[in-house]
Amino acid sequence: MAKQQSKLPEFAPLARDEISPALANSPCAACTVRQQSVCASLDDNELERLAAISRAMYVAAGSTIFNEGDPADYLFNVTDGVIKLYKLLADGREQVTGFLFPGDFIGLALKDSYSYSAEAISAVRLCKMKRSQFRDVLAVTPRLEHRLLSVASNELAQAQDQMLLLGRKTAREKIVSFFLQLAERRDKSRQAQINAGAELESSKFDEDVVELPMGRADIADYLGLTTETVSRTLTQLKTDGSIQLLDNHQVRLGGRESLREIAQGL
Amino acid sequence: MAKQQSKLPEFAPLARDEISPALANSPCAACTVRQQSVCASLDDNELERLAAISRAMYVAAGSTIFNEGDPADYLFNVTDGVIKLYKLLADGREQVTGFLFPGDFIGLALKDSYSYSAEAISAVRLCKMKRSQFRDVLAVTPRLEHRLLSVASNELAQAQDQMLLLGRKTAREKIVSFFLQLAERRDKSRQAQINAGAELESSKFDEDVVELPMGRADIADYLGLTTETVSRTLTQLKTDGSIQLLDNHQVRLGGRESLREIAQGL
DNA sequence: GCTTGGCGTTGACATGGGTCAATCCTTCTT
DNA sequence: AAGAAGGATTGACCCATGTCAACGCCAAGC
Repeated sequence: MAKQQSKLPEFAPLARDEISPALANSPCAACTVRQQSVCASLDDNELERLAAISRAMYVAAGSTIFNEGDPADYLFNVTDGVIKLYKLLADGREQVTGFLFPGDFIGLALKDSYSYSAEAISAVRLCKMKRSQFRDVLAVTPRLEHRLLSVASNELAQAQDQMLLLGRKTAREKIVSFFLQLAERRDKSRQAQINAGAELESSKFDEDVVELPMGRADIADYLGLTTETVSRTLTQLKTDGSIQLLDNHQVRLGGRESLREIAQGL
Repeated sequence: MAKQQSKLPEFAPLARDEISPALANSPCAACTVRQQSVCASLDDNELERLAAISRAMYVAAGSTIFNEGDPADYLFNVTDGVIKLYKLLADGREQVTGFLFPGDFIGLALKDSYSYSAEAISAVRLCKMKRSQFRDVLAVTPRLEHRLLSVASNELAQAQDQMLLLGRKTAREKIVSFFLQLAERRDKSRQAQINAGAELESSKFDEDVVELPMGRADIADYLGLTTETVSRTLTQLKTDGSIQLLDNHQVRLGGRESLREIAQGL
């Protein structure tokens, strides 16, 4: 579970303790996911307001961040690690509504209490804000509100894609769609880092290898399947050459175009 | 299909032709769904801006309003009738992502082109706005943006409920959940009308009778089922007394609490 | 009043994916 | 190095739901 953290023995860039409210030594200024998150739209002045109400928070792999029904007093920005959001039925059936990666924001779809639970899949670093304070900042930061609306728009469109997947796709189509989602997500955040001037060792980077930070059970609960079906479908995809499984948490995709056709039912 | 329109031989309250940009004789002022729609947050001044860019539009039952992939040049407010939004797979499989009722807004989850198709289920009256103009109004109407964000939030939460339904519920649970959705939606919009001071003949109103404006095929495509399964599940629910079917488009629910338990898998 | 065409329902049968259970890795522990 | 434990995989079987096809009902048109 702590596998993909081996490269990050510590979360290097940020101090582990309380964050200073002044921007000068605010972690936001050096935030590694600034360009990808809701903060991307803000100028220094505005960012300072957010920094003033943000606190870093560290969560170990496997632990719960909050549960559906808890009073929704805090919002979060994921800055490192992977999180799953999920809902439960009374008898324990689980639906994962999304996986969150660095740059993602938690707190759009909420009323007074959280409408889903959140659990850390890997070790996670979060930027935590009191909801009441966030609301105050929001009220005087129209650009932030605008940005949130656009984020919400995107999530809504994604949610609709997921409905199509859950309601109408076969197991095979679901799994392939999922891999393509992950690949596109990865591409996009890579691109954002490059645009921000980061130096990525583009040499030893394989375009077609996708990380699967989560286990089979989480994949199954995301796609409306069982672990057994996920497993069987993977070996089937492996057998017909659509993918290779490097290990349990890494797939190499064999040709995005043909995979895209599988995902659409062609 | 035009059945539930029989009470509305004409869409009485609004003029059928172009709308005057002045608020005085703007239809918005007399709009029957003003309190339930995005417009609810606006004062007269702001409403005038919206009115100035709005045009009424009438669509016959069964016709398409736009298709997935069309350039998204217009946004809409539903003022009368029922609409389905849906996505298609290449081979024709269909997923209905939502049914829209008076007061609902179309245009949150879009990029440059529509990410779903929209079709009128009954005769429909829409309030149509050019997207570019709407953006201009939005830029100077923070309250509108705030309102949109809150609408988007709610839709996201609903979308997540729908994922749980599609991914993890049985046919029986799906259908009952759907009926409860419709009932709650109806209650809410009734309440909004009452709050707005409307005189509803509360005498001959049956709390537990729910209208199903859409056909079995649309219900099936919304719930990730087939028409046959919908039909069979309905007769099963009828048999064990959970519901009564008054006619093809009206159900009477037998006890919301017990239905809520069925919907949650208890 | 007959015909036509859309739905909706029902029946018989097929199957994708679920269930239950055994086995196989890995990785961690000692 | 052996053991233990938590995934992941595989197999055998089952069942909820899909598929295919017949039939019924009702409203619209001739």
